[in-house]
Amino acid sequence: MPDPTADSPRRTILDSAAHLFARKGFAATGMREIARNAHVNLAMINYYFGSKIDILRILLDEFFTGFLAEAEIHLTQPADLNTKLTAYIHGAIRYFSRNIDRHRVAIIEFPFEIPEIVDLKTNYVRRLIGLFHQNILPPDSSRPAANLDAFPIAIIGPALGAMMSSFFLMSPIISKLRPVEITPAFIDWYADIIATLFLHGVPELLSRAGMHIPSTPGDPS
Amino acid sequence: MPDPTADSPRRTILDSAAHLFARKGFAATGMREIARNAHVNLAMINYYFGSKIDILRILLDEFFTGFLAEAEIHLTQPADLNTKLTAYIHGAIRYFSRNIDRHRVAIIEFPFEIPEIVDLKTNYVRRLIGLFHQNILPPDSSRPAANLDAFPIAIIGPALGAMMSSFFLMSPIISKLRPVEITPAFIDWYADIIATLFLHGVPELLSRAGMHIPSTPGDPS
DNA sequence: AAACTAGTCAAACGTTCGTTTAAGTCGAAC
DNA sequence: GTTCGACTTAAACGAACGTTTGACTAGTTT
Repeated sequence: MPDPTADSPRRTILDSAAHLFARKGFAATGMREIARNAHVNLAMINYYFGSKIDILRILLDEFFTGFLAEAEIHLTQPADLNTKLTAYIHGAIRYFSRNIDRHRVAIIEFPFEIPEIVDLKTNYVRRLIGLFHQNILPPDSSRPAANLDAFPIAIIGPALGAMMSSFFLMSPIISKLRPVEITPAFIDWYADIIATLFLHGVPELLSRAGMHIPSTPGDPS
Repeated sequence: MPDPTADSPRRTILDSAAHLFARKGFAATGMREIARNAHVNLAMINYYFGSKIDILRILLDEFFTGFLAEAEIHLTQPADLNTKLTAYIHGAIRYFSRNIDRHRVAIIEFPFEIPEIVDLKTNYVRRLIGLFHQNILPPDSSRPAANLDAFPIAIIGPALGAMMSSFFLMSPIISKLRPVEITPAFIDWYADIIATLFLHGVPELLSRAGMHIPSTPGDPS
């Protein structure tokens, strides 16, 4: 019987690759480096995975499959739209925080010129859009493409995704300017900000902080 | 006199490198490929730039310097905060659209492990935050770090940046799902959506499209 | 005319890349 | 006890990498 424990070479290699891909990028990470980091022999990687790009494909599949499952939980619950959207945002950001390396790889690693990877991502995005059409958007918006120009989900969807990912993607810079410790409490606080921003805009965040947007330039009160 | 025309090898090489870095990534792009694309001899690149990473540094410096100049124009104008923010968002997105390749390189190319590049980016972000503190945030917020936790610019800033960049970064996927032509009219339309989303939240976009957020699940009207 | 300079080039430097090969280990199956 | 298959290994493969060298051109300076 093969060994399915957490210390199996397969999983060790995948975790090691995710760690390195997230920090150096796919192209800049060498097979020997993955092997060294995972404490396995170089040839074992090709034995288990075939090729380097197969590792990337598996990491992406793992990440997006888990994300779609998480999204479906929150989007299909019987609740009003605001509740579903808030739950979706919180669930997504918690999922990112549980899979920081894979999230970074899945978002950043974006070789235009490897159509195979672009197609893989496109497919998952298509399924996510399907979830939104069935559970979030007004029922009449799922029919014709006409009012998709009026409510441009192809713009707002990526924008929301980018908002939710922003902290994780820019954390190397953010933590230099204002060091943060990624605790569950921080993640919830962060998700609250993103959800509020998406659902109510920045003035709501200002007023929560006891500030407001002055209507006259130079008038602080 | 050296030749400062647009066809100088320097500029040709930089444009070629930006084009390839944006599509394949810094690490996956070879010097020979840049040379071939720019129709110059391989050795000329090292003659003009010294090393590969120097090309990246120059591209990032060009992009961020231009971006800061653009941001300063809109943030320092005498107007109310809403106007300044809207102008900033439109200006930034127009700047991205004018420098698509360099924008992509500047945002995506993020080797954790090359501190030199991280420091370069951190410095420019610091200067951008300075612009906001001096021109946008309520005057009392520029003093103590206390209420920066109440109004977390370290979260909202990156989130806005990610929103503005989202279309350009994900365009390989977006254009597969819904082909778009990047015209000035489209850019303005896109910037309008992002500005509305940031300043008023998604319900405003829904109501503009003649939709609204139903408060009862399954109630479309 | 000679010396100098910036630019351009083909060729080669040493290193690292992803992958493959062929030999070997070891427990289970027969 | 032998055979088998899954696993592991050191070594090597050819190709591509970033960079350097040294010769050569052509325009300017002295």
